[in-house]
Amino acid sequence: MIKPRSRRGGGRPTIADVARKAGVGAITVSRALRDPERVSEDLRRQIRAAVDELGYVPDPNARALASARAEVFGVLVPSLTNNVFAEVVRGIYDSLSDGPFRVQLGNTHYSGLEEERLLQVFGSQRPAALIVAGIDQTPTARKLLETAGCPVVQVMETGPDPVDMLVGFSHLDGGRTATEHLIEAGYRRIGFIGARMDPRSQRRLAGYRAAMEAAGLFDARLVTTTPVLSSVTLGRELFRDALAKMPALDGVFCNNDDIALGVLFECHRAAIAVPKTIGIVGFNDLDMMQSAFPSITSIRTYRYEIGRRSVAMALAAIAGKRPEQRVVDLGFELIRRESTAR
Amino acid sequence: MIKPRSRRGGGRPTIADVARKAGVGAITVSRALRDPERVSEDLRRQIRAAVDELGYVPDPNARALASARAEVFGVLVPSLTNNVFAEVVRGIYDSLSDGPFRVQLGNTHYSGLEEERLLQVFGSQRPAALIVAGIDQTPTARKLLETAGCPVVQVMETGPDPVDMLVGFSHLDGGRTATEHLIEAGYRRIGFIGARMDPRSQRRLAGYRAAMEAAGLFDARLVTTTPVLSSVTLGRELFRDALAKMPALDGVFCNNDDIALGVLFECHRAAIAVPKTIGIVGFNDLDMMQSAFPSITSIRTYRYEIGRRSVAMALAAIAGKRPEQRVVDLGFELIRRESTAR
DNA sequence: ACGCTGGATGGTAGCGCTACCATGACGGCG
DNA sequence: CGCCGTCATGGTAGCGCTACCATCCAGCGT
Repeated sequence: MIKPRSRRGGGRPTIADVARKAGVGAITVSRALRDPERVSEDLRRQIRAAVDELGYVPDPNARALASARAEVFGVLVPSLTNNVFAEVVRGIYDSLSDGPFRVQLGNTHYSGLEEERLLQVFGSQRPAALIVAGIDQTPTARKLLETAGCPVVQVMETGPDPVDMLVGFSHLDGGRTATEHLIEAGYRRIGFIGARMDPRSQRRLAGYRAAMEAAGLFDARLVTTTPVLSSVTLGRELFRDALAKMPALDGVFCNNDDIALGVLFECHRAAIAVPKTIGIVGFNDLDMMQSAFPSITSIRTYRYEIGRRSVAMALAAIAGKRPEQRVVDLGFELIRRESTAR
Repeated sequence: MIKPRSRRGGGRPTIADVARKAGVGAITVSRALRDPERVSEDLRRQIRAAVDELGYVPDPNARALASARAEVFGVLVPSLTNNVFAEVVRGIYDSLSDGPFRVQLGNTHYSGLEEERLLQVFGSQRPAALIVAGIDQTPTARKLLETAGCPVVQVMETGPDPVDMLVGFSHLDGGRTATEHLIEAGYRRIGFIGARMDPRSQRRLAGYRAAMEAAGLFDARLVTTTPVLSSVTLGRELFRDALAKMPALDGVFCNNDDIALGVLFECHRAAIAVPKTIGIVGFNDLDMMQSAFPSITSIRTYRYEIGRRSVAMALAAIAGKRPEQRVVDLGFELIRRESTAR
């Protein structure tokens, strides 16, 4: 008589089925799958054959329960559609796709409270590692990260006091570099246009301000910001506002490339010459910046690489080889293009 | 003597701890959490107090193991950075964020094999539902979907033979509508420019071809495609290729908005008048289309809504109320703008 | 008064896997 | 030649939760 399958299991083969078919103990199958070195060549072959024949796939839930550790990377980003985070997430997925780890992605919508809630949820799964965007967690969120009992990588920024590990670059320096470039190119009444003023944008603004003050050019009326989510259309609107406030504007540093593109389009529409009358600098250097007409100067950042590196560091920590360099600054690069070539 | 915590558990409170503190059975705690209706008001209050005091969070792995069902939606998309899928994913996340369900996102990189592998991995978790992009699964992948034992929603397209449920629109009709619009606007030598020619782009091309042939305008030299991933820069290059092949081109239907933007920029750079000399139509109607100069005609699609609707249908099926309408066509809309206003 | 029904509650036995420890075989060593 | 470390393998006992069934207690009809 065929062994009746459990009422719940639905008939999928279990490790015990594999063990029976291979004529070994269940624990040996478990070892052969997780740590083949510790099982003799012979048994390994038999077990592999049984696995293939039965189509056995380990149940990650049972595994997580028994080992008190889920093979999951928790990833928290403030936006799913913002290309910048999408690139980081892609880097994370690509780095993890050939290993045992799954990705659990959470969207905080730029909300600290939502971040806390998601950390709570993620923590309940005992993830193998946590990767979170930014360094401005609420005190509660920070405590959750510290007590998560797994490697934590904060990404997108550098900062003095990481929870554990950190991969990013300095938004303040990026903002300063962009602004200094405009100043060097001969622009003087340089505006800052920023949407969705998250902490990173705030630091870009701080960099802009530092450069402007150093050159004796700062004026509060040059700054135009909004908390509204960024978009090309919003860039156009903000630029119109900025011009209305300050008609003599001769340059703009935009907190991201969407805004910069909106500014460019509005210049076309209003027949404002770029770079002659207005210089434009974006941030992140999305592909379209190089193809725009005129092409747009931008600060190139390494989002995909941030994702890759954060995973590499977390994996090293999981393997017990906590990297000696816990803070990695991937830097940025000013890409000079036509939009500031006066 | 304090009960020694298990060697593995790490000291987090369990359902037994809550039960002891509340003075009830563990199973009653379980019920109070999952199905409060079935527990008396009194006990519910006691249990909630114990939960709050201990900071108890259920272990999803144990739950999944015991109930043979994980509270996970498996979501498979071909790209994480393509804005189109990012919008669908955002709709899914937003619809699921206030329930018990987690999202398990997989990136197939437009590969059928990778899709099969991911379905295998996802299936091992016994997900509550699966949402997959497209209707062109390999036979193996389709079998995996059919035997997954959970609701399945295919998204992004309509088609005659869904695995289970379907939410999307007709790419063929979209391509035809876009092309007919160009013809009606008076364009005659209308090119098709397409990158990353996935099945959906193929169908847009088929729609283009149908419209062109119906008007007696089709010519194979009008079609320029590449399997390379889409980008604005690629749009410029393909448009240059198309012009070289067919200098008399007077319109282009692009398989997406990135390509259309690249075409627009190249026109600017080559001083080709839009819409006078060349008409341009994109696909998806990203925000930047309305802000471009000139603004670009496009086929508006409802990606976010596709995500929302797919979740709603899956949730209904999970609740036992399988919707009577298993195929939902969300349609599209031609948005006429300056780029075709001749 | 008695069984009977239905709703609330609890006990028991797993879900599929792995941590921990035991066992047994083997070979090197004094 | 027996002792002991080392290695491969296996048995047992859970991990934290829920399915299933048992129990108990009203409230009801007869």
